[in-house]
Amino acid sequence: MDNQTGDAPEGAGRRVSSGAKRSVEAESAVLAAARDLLVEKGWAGFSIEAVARRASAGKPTIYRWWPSKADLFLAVYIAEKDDVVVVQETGDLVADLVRYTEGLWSFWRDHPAGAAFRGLVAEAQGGGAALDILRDKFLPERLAPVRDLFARAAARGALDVGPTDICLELWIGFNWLRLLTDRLSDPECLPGVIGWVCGGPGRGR
Amino acid sequence: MDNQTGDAPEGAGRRVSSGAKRSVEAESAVLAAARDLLVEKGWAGFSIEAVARRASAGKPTIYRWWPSKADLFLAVYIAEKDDVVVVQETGDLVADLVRYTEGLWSFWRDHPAGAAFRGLVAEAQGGGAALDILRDKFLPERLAPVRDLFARAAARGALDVGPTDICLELWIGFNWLRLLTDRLSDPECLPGVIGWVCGGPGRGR
Amino acid sequence: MDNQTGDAPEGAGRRVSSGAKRSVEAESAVLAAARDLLVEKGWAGFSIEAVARRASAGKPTIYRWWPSKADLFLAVYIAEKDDVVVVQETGDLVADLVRYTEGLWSFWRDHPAGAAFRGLVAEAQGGGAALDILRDKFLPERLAPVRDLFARAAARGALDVGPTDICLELWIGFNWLRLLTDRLSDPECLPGVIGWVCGGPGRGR
Amino acid sequence: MDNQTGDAPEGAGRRVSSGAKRSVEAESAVLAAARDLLVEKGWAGFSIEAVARRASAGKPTIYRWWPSKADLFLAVYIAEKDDVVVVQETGDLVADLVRYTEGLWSFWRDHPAGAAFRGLVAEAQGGGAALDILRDKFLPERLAPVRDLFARAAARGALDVGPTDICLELWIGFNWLRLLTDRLSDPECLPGVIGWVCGGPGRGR
DNA sequence: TATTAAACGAGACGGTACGTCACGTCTTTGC
DNA sequence: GCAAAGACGTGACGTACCGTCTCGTTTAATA
Repeated sequence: MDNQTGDAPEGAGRRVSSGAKRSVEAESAVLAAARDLLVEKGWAGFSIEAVARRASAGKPTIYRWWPSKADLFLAVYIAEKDDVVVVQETGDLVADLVRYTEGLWSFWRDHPAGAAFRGLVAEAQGGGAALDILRDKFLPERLAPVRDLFARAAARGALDVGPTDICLELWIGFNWLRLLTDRLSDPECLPGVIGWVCGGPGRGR
Repeated sequence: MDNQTGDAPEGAGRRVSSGAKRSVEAESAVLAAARDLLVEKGWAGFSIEAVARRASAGKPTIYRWWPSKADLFLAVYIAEKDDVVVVQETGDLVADLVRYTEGLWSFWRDHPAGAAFRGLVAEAQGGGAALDILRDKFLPERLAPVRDLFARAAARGALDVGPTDICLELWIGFNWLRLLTDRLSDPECLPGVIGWVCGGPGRGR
Repeated sequence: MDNQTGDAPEGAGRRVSSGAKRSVEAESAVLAAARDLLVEKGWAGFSIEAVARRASAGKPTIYRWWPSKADLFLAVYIAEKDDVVVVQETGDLVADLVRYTEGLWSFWRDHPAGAAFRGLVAEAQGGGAALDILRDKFLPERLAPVRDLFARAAARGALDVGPTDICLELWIGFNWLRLLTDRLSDPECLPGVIGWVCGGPGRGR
Repeated sequence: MDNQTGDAPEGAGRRVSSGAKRSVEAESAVLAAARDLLVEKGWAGFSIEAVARRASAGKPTIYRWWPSKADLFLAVYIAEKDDVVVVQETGDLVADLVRYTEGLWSFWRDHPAGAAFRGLVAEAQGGGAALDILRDKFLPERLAPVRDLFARAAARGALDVGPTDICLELWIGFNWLRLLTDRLSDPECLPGVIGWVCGGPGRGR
């Protein structure tokens, strides 16, 4: 009998209808509501209905500016993308990458970005624009720091230059797998895995 | 969740009777309808309601045996995949795994099950039962053949016994990554990647 | 529809075993469960499903002996009818009828029969067999004692013989009205009402 | 948990848009469908599902305006009440009441209202909101005209003021009894019965 | 005494209806 | 003329019973 998804907006900051111009408050209220819902309820709690309720916005207003769920979701994700993990490089490829990955996992766990990214992957499976964005824009962009890490390691001879892309894909695939199956809670496994990806103890360079 | 109307009669004089048996026709009709719907409409057209309609089955019958959409999907997936990806083992771990993976990719590409599986992953990001099924039931079950492959390789000394699970997760992570970003079209990359995963040229055994 | 029992090729033996006898335990368990459910949950909690569960009986067993919900109701009611109030006749029609009615009300209030009867009336509004049972079987049967009361009063000159049926219907109508609107809690009103029905103070005899 | 308006004291009125108005077509389509179903199928064929189907309305629309089956019944009944018989008062209580009752019976027989009312009584036996509506809202409202008839008769000395309520309950009880047992076909009995209720020949005034 | 048909418990079956939720479109009203 | 509020038809959700239908077991009358 309760309103479980997206509470009523209650007293405080009720916006009032702004009239004829596109309302900046409306836009940011919608984006904020969408982000908060993703944080609190995850992708399942992310519905246009709930966002409208939370933002005190009309559903048609949302549909007018973000014609599909994917559009709204992408807008939220893009608005959040400023935070990035940065790691001090020590020259030890495996150690650096382990620390970088630990940072990434905790970032995914603690920030809306984790839920948002899971949502993006989910949305992409519908086959629309989200897929293109995920593959052609998001992936290369997000991978750049790690690619550089590998590149510098290869440059100083710590890694064959050939398998760089293989390592990259194995590393990102493993991370996705863990994120998408909600198993980011044991970063102790990382040294072993990443050691293996990078060439492993007792295995060649 | 309780039995609110008319308690079960508990212990005492219970006579025993097996009751009616599960109807094989009903089960296969449901599975067939589910499969056909997946083929025709994809994950979006896959609803319990639609399956029941198509199978001329009652909804409760479906819920009795497949408590969630994910369960039903899993049953369809399993019934289909076992018919498809089977590999003759040669004793060469990398070669065997490459051929198994090629089979998996072509199955995902050519068969509705691929799209359907992407749907399941998307569904799981909502955090409900689909996630549990995906992680606790689907993954272990589907990985069994590959796990055995590794286990047998380790048994004959072709692989250290330690990193078996690491290899497994790297392998499945890579495959998911390719599936979810719709990049299953270049299986030529597989020997290189799988070689690296299994210990790579000039590494390990 | 099949005529599976008919066929008997005349002449020969065509003997049929009589099979097991109707189980007395089953019958009484079902009736007891039905009564208890009516007491505890009222008409709303009274479903064949729930009765079967409570009685540890199979649904077909119930349907075999009580083909409709109304039949089962009626059986419950009749099984309880031995408790029906019997009033010592004093010769004062109004006083006797008041005491009889008080007994009826408390019977309706305290016994499952009240709930059962309300359920039967409800069921009868669907227009099926329940209506026939209610009108043609239940009503005349239940009214017999009161009809006799009136008849004896008329016989001794305490009531015109003409309006007997009118009085009966007024009396039963009033009781139904009170029962169906759940207002059996003020039997103090009975002397006034019944006095009026029977001819009232300062009126008639 | 209340505070649904936010009330903001400060500025002017803090008025909020009222939103779209209730659709008159939807409302009347639902009521018409409900009435027709009652006429054609009776209480048994009356389900929210069927009404929605027939009215080409959504179930949520129905539940929005008529939260329970009882409410919808009541609405159907009330929507029909304009046809209710109005009787020219002659000053002869019995004759007036007989004519009023004849009108009521033919109204019950010929209009959906009869079936609707029977359904309401049935529903009320479940003990939910329908019972409260029937007893506290429907009964007093429907009885008002007859109560007035008695009151005016008492005022002009044609009836003792005391037994007014008794007469009322006898009258309504008798009518219910006839309706609920589907015996509205012999209105010739009415003069006798109502004469008796109002004081009978040779009794009272 | 052995056979056999019926009644039993259990419960699966195809269905209907329930009441809720979210979808995306539409209309009304106020700024 | 945009935006809020929100009603609308649609349709899936998961649950409760309906009444019918097998199942194997138990039981008692017949032969």
